[in-house]
Amino acid sequence: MSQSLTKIKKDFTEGLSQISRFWGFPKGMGAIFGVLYLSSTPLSLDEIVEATGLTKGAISTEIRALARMGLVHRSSKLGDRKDYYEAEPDFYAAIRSILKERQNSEFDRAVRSVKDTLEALENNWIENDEWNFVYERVQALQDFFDALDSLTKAVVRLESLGVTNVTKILSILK
Amino acid sequence: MSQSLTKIKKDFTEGLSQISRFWGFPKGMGAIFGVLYLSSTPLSLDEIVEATGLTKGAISTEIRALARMGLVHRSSKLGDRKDYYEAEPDFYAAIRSILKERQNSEFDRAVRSVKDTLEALENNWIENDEWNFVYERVQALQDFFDALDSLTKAVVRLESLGVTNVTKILSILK
DNA sequence: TACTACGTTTAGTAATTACTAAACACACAT
DNA sequence: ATGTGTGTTTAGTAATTACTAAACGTAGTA
Repeated sequence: MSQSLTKIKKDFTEGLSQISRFWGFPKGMGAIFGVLYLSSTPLSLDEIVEATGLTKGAISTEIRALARMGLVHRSSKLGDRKDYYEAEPDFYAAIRSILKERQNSEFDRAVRSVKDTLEALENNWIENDEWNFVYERVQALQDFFDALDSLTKAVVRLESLGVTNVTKILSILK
Repeated sequence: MSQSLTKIKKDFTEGLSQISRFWGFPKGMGAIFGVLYLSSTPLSLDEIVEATGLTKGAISTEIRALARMGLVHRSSKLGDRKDYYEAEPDFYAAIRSILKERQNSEFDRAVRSVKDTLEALENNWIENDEWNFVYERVQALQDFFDALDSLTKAVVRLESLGVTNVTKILSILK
């Protein structure tokens, strides 16, 4: 049994849609990225409409999110009003970019609230077992987040997060 | 201005709810964990109802998910029919546990679909530029997933992922 | 100036997900 | 057996999120 390339591509993008959903992104996002990732040339908005079955509007907003994360790049050809989009082929670069994005978003705000809790505890201190317990716990969470934060910052700083570094890390974890 | 401990706890759990949502989990899940995390004694289902404002049903199902991820532990007292729940205080242990959980779920299925694409391409091979291009791209994604997979497997295997290992990793990434 | 070809925004709808309330099942005590 | 106190399941509802269709804005063209 022989499958056409379009069929194979379709299956692939469906898979990416599921992966996208799994990580908490809209499934359309995965589909859009999939289409671009398998295209050897940059695609226009209309071509993506054609390939995914989504509408211009949806693609317009989601592709902007993808661009912000550094997963796709927008370009334009001279003498052509259309924008063209292509996928970032280097996933390690993409990861760094996503982490960078996440740092200045909701997450930071939420993490800050842990810090706030800690301060509230300090400012209203009452010496008893429960306060000690709660303080200790919140402090532990704070430490954990700090470690996570240094880790992501380090990864973001890295120009060369790639297979080599990953294998280095693996050797430590051995 | 002085805040009561209950107020502080409430703010804290709200923060955790947001963090929970950010990572794609129901916000109630974060709230439940937060309440347990700040309690020095294991709590019964009804006590969690009281503290979170959710219903028994919701908590019953979500706490099962939390337990599966290793974020809370269930216990029971002799001569007491109630179950009691407490939070896992070691976040590194929790991470390992979550990763382990994720391995056997949706994600694996999705990742497998990339492998399937690769095989479909090999079985229907036509030598031309586009097939070469597509094959190369899918292969690159596969490699990336493989690296990710080894990484999580390594972390899961580790009994001692903790601050020390994390700082070791940080030193590599320097 | 008006027309055209595009991307964006908006207002509404469909689909999904989180939750509630209440029925249920089970274990234990009487 | 019957009743009582548990956690669980289920069926329905509320809230959220993803998407559509169509109006809009804008830059280039005649």
